[in-house]
Amino acid sequence: MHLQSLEVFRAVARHRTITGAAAELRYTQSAVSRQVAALEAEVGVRLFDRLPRGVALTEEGRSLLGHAEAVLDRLAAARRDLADLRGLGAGRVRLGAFPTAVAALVPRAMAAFRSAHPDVALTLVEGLTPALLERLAAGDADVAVVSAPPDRPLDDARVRLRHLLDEHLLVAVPRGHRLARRRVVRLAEFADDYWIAGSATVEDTLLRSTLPRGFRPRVDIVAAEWTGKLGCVAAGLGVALVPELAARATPADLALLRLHADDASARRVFAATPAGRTRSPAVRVLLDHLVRSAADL
Amino acid sequence: MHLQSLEVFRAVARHRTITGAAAELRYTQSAVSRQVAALEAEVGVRLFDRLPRGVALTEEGRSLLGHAEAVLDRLAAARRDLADLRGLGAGRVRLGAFPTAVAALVPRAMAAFRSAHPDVALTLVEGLTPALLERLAAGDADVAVVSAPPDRPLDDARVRLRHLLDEHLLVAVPRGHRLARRRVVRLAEFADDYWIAGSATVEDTLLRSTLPRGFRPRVDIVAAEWTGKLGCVAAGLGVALVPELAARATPADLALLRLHADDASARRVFAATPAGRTRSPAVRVLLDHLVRSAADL
DNA sequence: GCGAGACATTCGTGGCCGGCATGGATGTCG
DNA sequence: CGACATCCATGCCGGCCACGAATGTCTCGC
Repeated sequence: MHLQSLEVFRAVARHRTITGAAAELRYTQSAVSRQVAALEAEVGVRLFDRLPRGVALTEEGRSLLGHAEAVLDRLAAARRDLADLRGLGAGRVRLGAFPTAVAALVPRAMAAFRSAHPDVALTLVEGLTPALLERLAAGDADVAVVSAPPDRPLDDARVRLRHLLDEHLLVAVPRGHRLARRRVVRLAEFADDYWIAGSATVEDTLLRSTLPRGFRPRVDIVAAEWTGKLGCVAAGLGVALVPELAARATPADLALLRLHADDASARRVFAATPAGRTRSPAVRVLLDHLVRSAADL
Repeated sequence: MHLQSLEVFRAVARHRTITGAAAELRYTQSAVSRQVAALEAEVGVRLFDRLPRGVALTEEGRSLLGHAEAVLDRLAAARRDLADLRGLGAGRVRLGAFPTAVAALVPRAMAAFRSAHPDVALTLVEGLTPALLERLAAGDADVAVVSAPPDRPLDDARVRLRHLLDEHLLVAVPRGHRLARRRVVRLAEFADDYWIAGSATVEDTLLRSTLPRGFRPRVDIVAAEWTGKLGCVAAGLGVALVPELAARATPADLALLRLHADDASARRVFAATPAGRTRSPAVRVLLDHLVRSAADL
């Protein structure tokens, strides 16, 4: 059964005339006549009674008409949806991001995207880079904001990376700290300070791995949450390492000092999409928003 | 857009492999590959990502898949409905009948039809013959049980008639009436009886028109309803004319006598269907039930 | 490094579906 | 009552499309 036959059938049913339907469809009368005949032969029943002044639906024709209209309407809906998808009037993007990216970078990009394309369903899942790459490969996510330590670049062939920014490490110190006015500091200058660590969280491990050899911080306070950690710093209990992306969440009563490049090289941050998969327009636009958001940070 | 393309698309989406879908559909791989490519070209977006080990739906593909499945399912439903219609598993028949036919003939046929084909929607409208013929011509009814006086045969070219029965006139008399034991009577024998008439109802007019000239019944009771009319007869207040079809509604305490053919010729009863219109299987079966019901009456 | 598996592409051909023209049936009007 | 108009059916033919077969290309796995 051909869709065109159904369209012809619907037109004939509406016009109650083969000739009229042919005119509407820009066909000749003979073409429509044979279309109807073919459709009737295919379904094995008469769909129209031939009257002297046109045609009239039979009971079977009435039955088929309902279905034909439903089918054609649904098809129109499909076309509309595809057009919407192309024009970002619909669709879905599943975004993943590592935790500190969710502090400022990702929410800004999401907000900008949402206000520009409110009809695209945009979801976010927080996770660590390896898990996010798995999600991408499994098709459970469309975009992932991931990070790579400088010494071990991401070389996952399954994903395609778009560089967003290089994240530096900051040191959070209380406003009254002796180094609070400096812009760039060396780790060695903190040899006598107490450090407030992030416990055994993976962020902590990650940060630790970027530190230069030979630096052994004195740690006696472990705070898992950023708020607690920075609260301790503000209270003068010590200093703490803060990734640049999380800097937006720091209160005003402490200072953030950039570490010298030799002490902690930058962590690279990318937006990853599945390699070899076409990126929907929505995904492409979201990537652009991420890049812009990273530049404005 | 071709339906076949949608089927191919669905199969490929299910198999996640063009080759596999081709095997299921009994096509060559190349055919399916080009079908997919053509569909993608038509909608203007990529529906599948080509992976080394098969294909994967894109966002647009997922969108289309839902519609495609809906369309194909609806089409299957259409085919099922048409098959049901042929097998009397569905459909609709709108029946019309003149009032006295609804007394026994039509209800019996309807009951038989309904028990045989419970899934066919059968409706009944009571009306007079001219109105029923109008309904038929207008397409508002599928079958009409109509009657024709013997002297003025139905010659409406718009309908096709199937003869059901010839209806004779009966005379209802009380059980104790002097003629109660007779089977056939002449009107002249009732010259001294009082008649109970049906008022100005159309049935009465119709009956009166079939009576022979020269017979002037003595009427002093007019009862519109059959129950009242026959109640009067049973009470010995007089006699009444009863059309054969209404005879089933008569109580047991009165006798029904057939009139001699010379006094009142039979009224012909037909089942009418629109001329030139194909009769659905359900209509044909209903006609058969009407014929059988008329024969058994 | 080679074979297996998957998709893409090219080429030739048969079938299907248009338009064109004609025929048949029916209703209408002078 | 005959000519005309209207509408549907059908025979014929040409073009286009889609299929099959074969080949090319890429990737993965052994």
